[in-house]
Parts: sequence; structure tokens; C-alpha cells
Amino acid sequence: MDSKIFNLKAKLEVYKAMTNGGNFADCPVRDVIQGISGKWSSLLVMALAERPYRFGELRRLVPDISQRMLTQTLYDLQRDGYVHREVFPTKPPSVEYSLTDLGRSMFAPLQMLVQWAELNHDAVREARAAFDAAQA
Amino acid sequence: MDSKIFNLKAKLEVYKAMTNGGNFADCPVRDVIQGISGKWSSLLVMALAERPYRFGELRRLVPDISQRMLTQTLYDLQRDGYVHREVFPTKPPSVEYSLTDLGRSMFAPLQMLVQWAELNHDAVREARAAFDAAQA
DNA sequence: AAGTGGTAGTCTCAAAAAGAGACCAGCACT
DNA sequence: AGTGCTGGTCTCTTTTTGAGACTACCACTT
Repeated sequence: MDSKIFNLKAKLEVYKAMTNGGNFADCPVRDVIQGISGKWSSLLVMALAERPYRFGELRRLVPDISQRMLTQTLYDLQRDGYVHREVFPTKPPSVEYSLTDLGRSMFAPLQMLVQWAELNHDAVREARAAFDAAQA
Repeated sequence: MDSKIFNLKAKLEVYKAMTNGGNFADCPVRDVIQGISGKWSSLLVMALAERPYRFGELRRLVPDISQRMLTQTLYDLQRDGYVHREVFPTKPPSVEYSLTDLGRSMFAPLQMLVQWAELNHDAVREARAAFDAAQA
């Protein structure tokens, strides 16, 4: 992580944007962040960043997602412009989901978070264990 | 965004970590990502990245969070090691919440996502409007 | 000819999570 | 003696999510 990236000017701009001038309730950044912070959204974006997938492929790839939530999460991602849905008139018809340019550009910073999670999941698990031990 | 950051090697490592070798269900990255992708988690981390806050201050800063969810989200963030909770024996006692080192290190990549959201929220809103118009 | 499986979903009902608001104890100030 | 501030918890209702049955169409097998 290049610490130059996180300079003060950028920080201040981020705070201004996210607080909307001190008001956390009506914040444009919240609108976007909450659209991609659902339980399955980021996971599906990560999968589709690899390559396009069909509906059934995604269902098998993420076995613990219900068909209902897969449908809905893909719908929401499509609505927000991250995902493109294309129906092929085969028999039976197949549907392919892929990232749009917007989706790919969003995946870039998301990937930073994924990398952080990869590097730090041990620390988080330890913190959890220590906290639970202290509570008992 | 420096495109060098997102090189192929990093990508492959991320995929490997997040898929856990093809299994999306038992994925350590999911464990971490889902801990910070709750509706309020990222917002509170963003607030605490600015400076420590007291319970009541956070409640006033985010007026549309219920007291119940504020308590619980702060508890979860504390459990995962992102947030430190300190009680001051004043009368009435006050409680201060602040980011730990782990929390600050997680905020760095989170900030990238916030910056992206700031830059692209217009595009997302336009995509939404276009999608809704096409459906009608 | 009838059954089997694969396509992408929808529909219904139960379970879990989140929101709304009352309530608590203790102290300061008026 | 009443009001307000502190940081919560408790209960009830509403929303979100999960589990699983059901759909229609076609290809392939038996």
C-alpha cells in the first residue's frame, strides 16, 4: 500500500463527500456504498470480474445463495449499472451476466479491500477470539 | 488510480484467496468482507476515522440509525478488532469509541471505495434512472 | 411413449434481521 | 420536585432473507 495515495487532501475530500457537509443521513456516497455492501453483491462482482457467468453457473459457484437472492442481487447490480444481462435465444434460453465498464471500474477499489481482507483475516479472527474469551 | 496496482499477479492471488480454491462458500475473505459490509459498519468506520466519537455523538451524527443498531454495530466492530471502546468514569459516565490500528489499516482500502463512490455516484444514479425508464 | 435433466426463474411461507419507541438508573441543574 | 443528559436494554412491528416447491419448454434417454 503506497501511503502517498492516502494524503490529507484526498482525505478531506472524502470526508466532505461522505458527510455531505455534516449531514450523514442524506449522503450520496452512502447511496452507492450501500448498493454494493449487500451480503452477496461484492461476492458476485468478484466472481464476474473473473469472467462472465451464466445464472446456473453462479448458483453452483456460490452454493449457499438462494435462487431468490441470486435473482434479486443480480437485478439490483444490473439496475445500478454494474452488471450487463444478456439473453441468448438458445433452447433452452441461457442468460449471461458480465461486468460493465462501470462494474469493472468499481471492482478496482473493491479489490483493494479484498486484498486487505486476505492479508488481515487472521488478525480479525484473533481479535474475535480474544474478545469472546474476555466476555466469558 | 494507478493501474500498476492492479497487476495480474495481485489479481490471481486475490481470486485464489476469495475462492478458497474454487469454493466460494467457505471463503476467509467473505468472512471479513461481510463483517464490514453491513448497512452501518462502513459508515461508522468512516466517522471514527475522522476522530473518536462518543455514543450520543454518533447517534446525532447519523440521525437515521436506531439506538439498537448503533449499539450492536459498534459491538460487532469492537469484536472484530476495528474499534476500541473506552468508558470514562465521569458523571454520568461517557463512552468513547475510536479506531484501533487494525481499524485504521482497514480504512485505507475502504477509503478507495468511498472515493470511487464519490466520483461515480452520478453514473450510478443515471444507470438507475435509465433502467427504471426502460422497465416502465 | 414416458421419464429425466437442464434452462432461468417465480411464488409462498417461515425465519432472521432491522426499525420504532418505551423504559432504566444515576447525577446535575433549575 | 421536575427536567435533561449519559449510554444503553427490552419489547413489538415491519422489513429482509432463506428454504423449498412450482413453472414451462426442450433435448435426450429408456
